[in-house]
Amino acid sequence: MSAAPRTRADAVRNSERVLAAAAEVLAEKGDAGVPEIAARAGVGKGTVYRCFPTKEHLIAAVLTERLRWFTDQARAAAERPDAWEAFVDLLVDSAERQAGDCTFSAGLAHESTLPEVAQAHAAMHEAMNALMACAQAEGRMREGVTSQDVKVLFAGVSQMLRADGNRDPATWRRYAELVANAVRA
Amino acid sequence: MSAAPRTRADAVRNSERVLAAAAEVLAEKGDAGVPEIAARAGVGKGTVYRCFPTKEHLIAAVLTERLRWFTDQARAAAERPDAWEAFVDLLVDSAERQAGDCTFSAGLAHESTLPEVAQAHAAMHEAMNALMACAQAEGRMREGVTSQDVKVLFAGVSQMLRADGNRDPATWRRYAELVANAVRA
Amino acid sequence: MSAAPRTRADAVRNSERVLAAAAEVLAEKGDAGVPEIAARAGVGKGTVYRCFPTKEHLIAAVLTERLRWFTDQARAAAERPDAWEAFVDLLVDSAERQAGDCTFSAGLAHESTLPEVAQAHAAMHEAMNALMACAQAEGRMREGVTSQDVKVLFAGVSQMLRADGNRDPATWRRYAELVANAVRA
Amino acid sequence: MSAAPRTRADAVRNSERVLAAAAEVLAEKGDAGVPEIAARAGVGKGTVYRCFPTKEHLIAAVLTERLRWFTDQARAAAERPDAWEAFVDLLVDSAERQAGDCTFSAGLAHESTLPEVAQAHAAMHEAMNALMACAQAEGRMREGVTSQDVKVLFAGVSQMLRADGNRDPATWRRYAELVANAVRA
DNA sequence: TATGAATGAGAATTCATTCAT
DNA sequence: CATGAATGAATTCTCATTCAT
Repeated sequence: MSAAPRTRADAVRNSERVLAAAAEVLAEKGDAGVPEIAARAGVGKGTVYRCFPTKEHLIAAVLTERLRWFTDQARAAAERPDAWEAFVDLLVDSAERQAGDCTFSAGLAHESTLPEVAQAHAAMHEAMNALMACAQAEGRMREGVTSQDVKVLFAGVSQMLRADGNRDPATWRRYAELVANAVRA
Repeated sequence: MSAAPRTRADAVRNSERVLAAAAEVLAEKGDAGVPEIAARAGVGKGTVYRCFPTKEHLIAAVLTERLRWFTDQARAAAERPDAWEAFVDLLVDSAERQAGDCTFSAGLAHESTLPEVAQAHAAMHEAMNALMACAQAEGRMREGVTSQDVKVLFAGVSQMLRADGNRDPATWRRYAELVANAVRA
Repeated sequence: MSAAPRTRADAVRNSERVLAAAAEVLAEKGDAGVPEIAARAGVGKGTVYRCFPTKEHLIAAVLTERLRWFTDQARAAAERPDAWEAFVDLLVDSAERQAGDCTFSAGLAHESTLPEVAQAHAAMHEAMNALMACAQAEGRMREGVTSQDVKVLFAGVSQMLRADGNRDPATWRRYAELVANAVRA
Repeated sequence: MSAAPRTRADAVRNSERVLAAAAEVLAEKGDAGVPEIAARAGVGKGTVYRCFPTKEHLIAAVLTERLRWFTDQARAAAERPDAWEAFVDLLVDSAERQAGDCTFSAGLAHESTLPEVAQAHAAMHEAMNALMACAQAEGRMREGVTSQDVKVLFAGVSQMLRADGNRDPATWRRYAELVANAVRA
């Protein structure tokens, strides 16, 4: 009875370890079997399935986490007075930090039937559109482009670089700048 | 010597059907098992392996075909006096025609150990770089960008649209224009 | 440390069942597909691959077991004062006990890249050569013959009898005596 | 109508080429697919199946041929006045000539439901038993051993050497002598 | 509750055999 | 007749998922 809280703490902890392990291995290899994720997390396969009903849910959780991280960055960027610079910095910083990590672009790209993913996407688009509206108001971003466009360009580029095995932050940065160019006024 | 094959009409036809089926299913799903390709082609699994020694060879054949088609377009474009417009048209036309078909962008993106694929890539880059050098000489394309950059942007965008299931040529065109923007002087 | 596995009782048991099933079917047919071995063991294919990383490893395990058994016999025989009789008894007993079972001769015959098999072979030859050296010292075994020669004769005969479907211990014994004759001084 | 003889000649010729090709490849590798045999014979797969209803029949034909060759040798040996020497020479010569060729020992070993194979075996045993009866009458061969015994020893040894990849005639000869020892009076 | 053993569908590939040309 | 294209069953092996312990 009174053991419940303790158990819950363990469960949460396991969940986090699994999530972290999955993020790690996905970032490195782009895909992985459940056994490898479980091994990295230091738990049994069964525990993975206790935490996440399906491999797809686990992947979705990883991607959603990244998406939320990006969404937070976008929200912070929208606070800045110089929206265009904030926008460019957002792309460049994100690119540099995610260099070689496919989980972020995969998160942007991921189509899923899971509602949590859909929500995360919606939130991201909302934040980005807010930021982009400011940049457009400044007259420095092309009219008509949306967060969807930036997502397509940015995630597309990221996936290509990932597929090439390119992990050089400078290269990732350069492509982020090209993407910014694409939507410059 | 000239008493070459006679019945091979069938074989050629089947080979083409397999290739077409593979292109079709790859365009739709980005990947597929041999049984599905065979079923779509209306042949047995064995026939697929008669036509192509390996699944990898089959995929490579599909991608290489697309790549060569694009290379031809790029070479033709390089003949035009207005290189920048030719470049933009190349992207836009390719995008429109390949709308919803991931085999082309997959061809651009594909890393393969097969020499035919490597050759097709090299030829494509040569043609594109020639065209882009002209556009740069005109002063209308940003210095320093290469066919590799365009490949990353264009193939990345294509793959994203594909993953979205977006098959609308107008959308594909619009993204091609954004990619052109990205490298505009 | 000591908190090792608990449930592994089942696993060990299954592993043994797989090994036994493989030995059985190999004894009967000389070769078998993994599905058949799995079916005989009453487990799924996957379980076979859980127990043994490869079909080759499974086969090797069966053969190595037989080889080690024979090696032990040979070592025990080498302790006896009457080396020649010990040698003959070794062949005869082995033949009688392995009547109709090709796994032993297959073990003798098997060429494998797996180190465990190579080791088992080396150990067997060492033991046999020790025994044979004694018999030669007694002047009752022909000079110049080696454990390799006995292996070729004995395993060859065993395989022939197996192929004939001959399971009569008396017949196997008789051939063992002929093999002994072949190397008698 | 009158074209019949010509056609027949072709057919016989093809049959022989297929047989020769099969013998060749079987001697080299111990087993082969129909496509390889057809290619070596310079004919299509269909032709192989025109000549032999089944792969098994083809193999049987190869083996039977070898068996008949050996039977002829045994018959010739039986004419000699010194039966024991003739017997030893038969084994030694056969071994030397067949070194590294598994088709002969395979022919000896082969169990088949095909009547032609059974007949060839019967003929071989008859010839060998005649020869061995003489050698036994000379008092130089152990009583009680039969052509079956020699077959088991000799074919067994041959198969072992084949499996080892041993193609050295001297080695094959040495084992033939050991086999002779095994049945010496 | 956590574990990892068990499962079985599915993937790529090979090959003996049939049959349209 | 000869050909070789087509077939599909069989093989080895992987992996997401379930369930007894």
